[in-house]
Amino acid sequence: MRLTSKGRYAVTAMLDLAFHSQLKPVTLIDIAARQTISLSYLEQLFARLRRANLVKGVRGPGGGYSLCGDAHNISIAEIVAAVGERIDSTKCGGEANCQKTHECLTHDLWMDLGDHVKSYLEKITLADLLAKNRVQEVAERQDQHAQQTIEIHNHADLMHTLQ
Amino acid sequence: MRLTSKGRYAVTAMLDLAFHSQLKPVTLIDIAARQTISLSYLEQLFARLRRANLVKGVRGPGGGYSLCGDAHNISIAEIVAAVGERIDSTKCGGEANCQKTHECLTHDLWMDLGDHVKSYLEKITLADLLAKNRVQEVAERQDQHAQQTIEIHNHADLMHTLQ
DNA sequence: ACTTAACCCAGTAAGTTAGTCAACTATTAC
DNA sequence: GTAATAGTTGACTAACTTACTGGGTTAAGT
Repeated sequence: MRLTSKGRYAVTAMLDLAFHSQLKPVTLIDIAARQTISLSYLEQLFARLRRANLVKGVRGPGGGYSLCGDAHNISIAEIVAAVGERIDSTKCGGEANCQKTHECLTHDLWMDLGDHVKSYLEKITLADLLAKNRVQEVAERQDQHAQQTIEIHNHADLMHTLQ
Repeated sequence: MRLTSKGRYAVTAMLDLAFHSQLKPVTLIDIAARQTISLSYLEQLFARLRRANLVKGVRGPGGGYSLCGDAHNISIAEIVAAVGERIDSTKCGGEANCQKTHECLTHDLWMDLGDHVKSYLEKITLADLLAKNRVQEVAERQDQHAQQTIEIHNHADLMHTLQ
């Protein structure tokens, strides 16, 4: 089992998408700024998410990414799997050949743990997370902060053109 | 969350110990042979297990390792924690400062997942695993195979001294 | 003394993570 | 048509971890 920043970034970005892409596509630049994730790294993750048919990209001005389908139908397990994070903890990957031809002493333990975690993450959808108060609060805080950043940025641009 | 061979080896070795160290200490050489784990790597893991007071070592001939206390009181979570595997999946380690001063969008999700897995592993003890039929079967198979290996080894030694 | 086996420490090849950089393509707006 | 936007692709890399090897020291039994 290996659940690192890769999966965390992917789920966070997808949740940001679910929150902001109701009306129009969201650019990775915006997501990167709001969630403080490297843009280039996000691009790599979204390449995988696109291949897994979880998001669709729209090119050109006004483009960006939107969810493929409804937030109710996208589970955390799917997102995590799409970017290649292994939930399984066995050595053999479920093949039961962890000790040469046979299973190892703890094979069943790790199988059970893997199943447990998998079903836990399968039961949680993006819509479930979106419905939580805490998530709404954090998202709104991030929007405000991002708005401020844009204003500072515009101000800097203005000062620059005036000089 | 990161559950790799390190934790798997540690739990497997501890289970082997629980199975074999009823009468006298078990050497790491035996465990390494039965569970096909590198001896030197096992030594490193047992250094940590010893520091965590999960096993005690006895030096000299007839020495080896035994469990500290009863198998009913040693949980998988303790073993995994002793060798330094993080069950937590958050960026911040529970500090809720994943995004500079505040929590990130998915902080609660990873906290809940971590708690879930932790309590799952806390509820399973070495004695629980030992009671399972499958575990008994695998352990007995390993004992037979190890016995064969010793016989082959002795035979080779005999042939060597005869020459 | 000699053997056994725990104990300790330094080093290391291979793999992964998280990231950068650079180029290319499709789409829209002017 | 041309510039700007934004997705798409691929090569490359510093830092880190894992799993492992090897060499040595110390304590205990025979």
